Amino acid sequence: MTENSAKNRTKSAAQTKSLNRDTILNAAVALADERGIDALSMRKLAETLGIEAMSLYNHVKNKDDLLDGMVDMVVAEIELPATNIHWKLALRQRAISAQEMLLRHPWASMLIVSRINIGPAMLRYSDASMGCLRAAGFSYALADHAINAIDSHIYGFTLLKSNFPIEEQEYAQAAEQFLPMFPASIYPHARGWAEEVISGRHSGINEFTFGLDLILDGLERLANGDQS
Amino acid sequence: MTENSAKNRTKSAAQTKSLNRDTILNAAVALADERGIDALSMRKLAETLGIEAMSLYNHVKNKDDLLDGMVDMVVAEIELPATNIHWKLALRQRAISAQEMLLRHPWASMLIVSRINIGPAMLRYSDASMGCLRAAGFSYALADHAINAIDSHIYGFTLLKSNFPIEEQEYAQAAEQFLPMFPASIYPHARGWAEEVISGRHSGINEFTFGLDLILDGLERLANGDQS
DNA sequence: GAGAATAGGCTTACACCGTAAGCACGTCAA
DNA sequence: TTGACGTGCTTACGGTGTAAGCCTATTCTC
Repeated sequence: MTENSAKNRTKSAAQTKSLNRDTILNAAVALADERGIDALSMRKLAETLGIEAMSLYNHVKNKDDLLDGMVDMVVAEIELPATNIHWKLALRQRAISAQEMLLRHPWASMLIVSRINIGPAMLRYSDASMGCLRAAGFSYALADHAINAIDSHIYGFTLLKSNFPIEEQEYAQAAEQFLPMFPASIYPHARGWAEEVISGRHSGINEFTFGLDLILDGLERLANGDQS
Repeated sequence: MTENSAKNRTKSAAQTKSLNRDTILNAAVALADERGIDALSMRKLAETLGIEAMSLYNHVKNKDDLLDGMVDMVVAEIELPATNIHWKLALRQRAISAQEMLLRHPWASMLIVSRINIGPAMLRYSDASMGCLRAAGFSYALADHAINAIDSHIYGFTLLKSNFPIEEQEYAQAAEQFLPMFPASIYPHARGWAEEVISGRHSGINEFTFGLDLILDGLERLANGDQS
């Protein structure tokens, strides 16, 4: 009895909070941000919302639908390319904004590349990028290739970076630890690299814009019809 | 009794086949290639080998160890950069070889970017790439950035391609199907792109070498000290 | 206002997962 | 001969996604 009324109160409280798809998606994103995508189970997510796992299924079709919703939610955080500036700068800013989002949500890159993403935010993002290059005179084919090259760099770079197990400020001391794994007789160049990092002559940090600018500069030359 | 002796026979047969780490890794790679990485469970893998799941643990520490072994096994398939040719061509061939391997084993990209890979094959691969650029006069820092940019493209491109749900020869008809999802009033450029593919003026296929050559050409300019 | 339909919680149950614990047995060294 | 070891096995546990169906508060229809 007492238990029952307690349950009812809980239920009422939950209802006043009006559980809905957006609340669930926000909680899922927060949980994945804080504890990693592996910790995101339907049961744990429900727990953070004070409900039971199966109740989630009234608002999302299944876990895949949940993940799709999460992806579109964070994709909406990406700045669209500006329309009033040169295409190269617009795409550069768009790429950096995307990369910043992916570092804020380290689980997102993997989800984006491993599923079909046709949520409204992703469509708008793709459409705006294509529009930016079309306005600059690119053919559909060249624009397609350009966007694919840039996106490959965005996802590849952030995946490598997000999953790298060592913090950037600890590279030097980590390299020192790993040095015994690189005998000069077998891996001379890996060893040389490690020694360079230990000495401080090379930070070991990779900049997103290094590869990005190689690609953008190359595209600009193509657009201008340079013979290289 | 009969059952028991049958069991013993099975066991003897299994023993004559001499289960070992390499046999297991080969079976795991084959299973992942044929049925996808999600179908690779310890139980299913054991079944294909005619043994019980727990027997695998005599040869691999745990599932992570199994995955690490699989990764290093397929990384060994990558051609190392040749030493007797220009660095640009050597790295180009290495990148193409890596991409071909990753398309043969579509599960591999995801594993490589999402775990620490310090198996012997991966170390040899990294060492050879660094050696190739060092021999060409690159500083450690520039070589590091160059390799990171190329690897980002390799993994990003293959991940996007492997997980794209439509076969290349079906792009045109698929675009026709998806056209209603792109109302011209909301997604004009995505719609234009789809119409271009439907018309056959653009295949919609993205070439790995497009982005790769942008990066390599850019690196060559950097190496030559061009002012752009 | 009465009764039906619906929405959105809930419990229970199932098949699958990775793997800890420990048993059974064949092989081999001392 | 005996004991240790290697390598198979069974059992069991806590986790997963989710199908099926129950319960009740709200909303719609007459």
